[in-house]
Amino acid sequence: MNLTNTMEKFILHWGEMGTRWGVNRTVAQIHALLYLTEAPMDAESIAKTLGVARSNVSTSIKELQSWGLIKTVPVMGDRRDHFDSHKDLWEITRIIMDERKKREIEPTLTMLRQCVVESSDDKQTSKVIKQRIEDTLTFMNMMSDWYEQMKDVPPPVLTKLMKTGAKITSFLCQKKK
Amino acid sequence: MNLTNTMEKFILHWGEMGTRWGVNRTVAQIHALLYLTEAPMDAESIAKTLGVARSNVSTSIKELQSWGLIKTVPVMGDRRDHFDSHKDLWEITRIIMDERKKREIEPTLTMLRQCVVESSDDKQTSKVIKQRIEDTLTFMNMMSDWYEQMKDVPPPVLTKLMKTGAKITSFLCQKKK
DNA sequence: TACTAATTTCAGTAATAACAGAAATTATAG
DNA sequence: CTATAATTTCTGTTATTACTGAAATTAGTA
Repeated sequence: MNLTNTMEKFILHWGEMGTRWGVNRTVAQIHALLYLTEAPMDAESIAKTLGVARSNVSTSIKELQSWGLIKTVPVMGDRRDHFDSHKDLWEITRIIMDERKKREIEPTLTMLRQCVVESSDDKQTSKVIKQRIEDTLTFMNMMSDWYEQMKDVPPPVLTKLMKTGAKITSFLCQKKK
Repeated sequence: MNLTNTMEKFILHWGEMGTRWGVNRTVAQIHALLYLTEAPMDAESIAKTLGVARSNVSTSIKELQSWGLIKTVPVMGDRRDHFDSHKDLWEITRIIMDERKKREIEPTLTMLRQCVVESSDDKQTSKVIKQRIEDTLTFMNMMSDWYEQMKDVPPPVLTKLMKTGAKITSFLCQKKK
């Protein structure tokens, strides 16, 4: 596939952003490509389009699938796998947040709980530090619970909330102050 | 400084998490250490405590300062710099979000705007793809605006909103469905 | 001003992650 | 069942980043 200047710009930037978020360049570029294009693409043409090795595409595809960001689409009369990305940004955002929660937040909560338990009969760790760890656990639990409750609210409702709710909230807060 | 088992566990985990979020291990560990400890620490003892080179601490400290996550504290009768981290998790979260917005979201918005402008008189890029890029811009703008409006709401209000607002919202949504 | 402590910079090294290309495996068609 | 297409796995290479230790700089002290 031939990329237009605009597409190339988008894909290159997305790739760079990926590296800053713990995703490697190729993975992010493939995701950007499949997000933009209308028709599902096979691995070979993805490789050619992005100028990377076929094997690299294979690995990256697996990675994207493990995130649930792309899916395999069968194409009539073609035995090759074709891949397609979700197009809805709400859905993409939800998937990424869910996965990062599962991979990073949950293990951190587990670690914090362990710290709290283990430090209960621990004379060395100071009271203040124990408290700090407990506060961290409380804070992260709250954020986590909030996300769980909000993630299933339909996007249109969220949009409304964001556009009006925020203004009202901050207005109310200023009055109270 | 001597780390207790609990502290070590916390710091090591935080360091690993850092690597997944585009921050290197040492930087994240130093932040964790200064977050936990009560008294500000000088660079030398940070290096000894974490078992890394003094120069590495110097670099990492600069990085943390560029994020605004730690500050220098003068100690009477000691010419060495002492460092301390914010302890309030709301504040820490706000700082990190602000910085990531500035470093990653803003440049992405700029890129998207350029794409929209440049592709306006671009016959190659298909209508659908142009639209997709515009939608991405709209979505990210909305998220960005929402964050700007919420970030100054006082933490106690946010806590209340999270604990009650979320439940109400999701309840209302289910009824509507 | 000279001396010493503290910090930063820098160059080289080590560790890690990304990637290409070949080989092996799996799946499909005849 | 064989031949071939498609995909994956694996090994070695390259690129990138993290880090150390030494040297240079800065700042504070006598």
